[in-house]
Amino acid sequence: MSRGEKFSPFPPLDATFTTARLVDETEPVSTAFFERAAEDLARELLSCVLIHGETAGMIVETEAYLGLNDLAAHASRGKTERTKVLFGPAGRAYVYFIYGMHECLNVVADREGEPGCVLIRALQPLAGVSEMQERRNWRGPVCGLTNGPGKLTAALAITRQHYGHRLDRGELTIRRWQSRPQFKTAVTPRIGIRECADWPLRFVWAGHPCLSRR
DNA sequence: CAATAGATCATCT
DNA sequence: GATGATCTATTGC
Repeated sequence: MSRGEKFSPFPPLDATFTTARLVDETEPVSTAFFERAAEDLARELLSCVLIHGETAGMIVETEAYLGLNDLAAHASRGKTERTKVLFGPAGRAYVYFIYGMHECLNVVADREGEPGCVLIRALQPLAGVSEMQERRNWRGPVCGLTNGPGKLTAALAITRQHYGHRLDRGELTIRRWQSRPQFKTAVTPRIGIRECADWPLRFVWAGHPCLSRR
């Protein structure tokens, strides 16, 4: 294992799965799983597995965006063509394009009409590592494939064509381990925003090597 | 190591 | 017309 990548609580950083085996060791989440406040969903999504095709990763960093009173949230400006999915049912994908270059994946939270969501900021790669390496043209450490919101969407080939797709089943899916791994959650302010910059709404698997930069 | 510049375009003013 | 929930390469100490 290379420098800066010793971490083993679960799963080992060099563990590789097929997505078929991942599906075997995990279970689907219900729509009800997503129907809660964004802060709560952001915590619960840590350690869950995101699967797309033959590629997959474990969620280790998230941020909650609360909706109308949270000026950092896209939904705070109201319902538009871009943000309309946030006002719909929970458990859908909100994918948006930013900086002329990157796609970011959010999970819609809350009940219908309440536009909370959770930004997925980092994954630990679990399946399809070589495919991710090709997509990202990345030769460095495995964690570098998915340790950022724009990086993980590129690695898993998630784009705006997934806008509005349900995540409890289907081609792009979130599942959870049959027994949840033990870890500590750390809370910090969110990254890269101007408004509400000190609100403690970023949640990370404490000490995990695949977190985004700071 | 830290700071910064450049890429690049959908979205909203 | 300006901005942005980012990333990479490059510069400078």
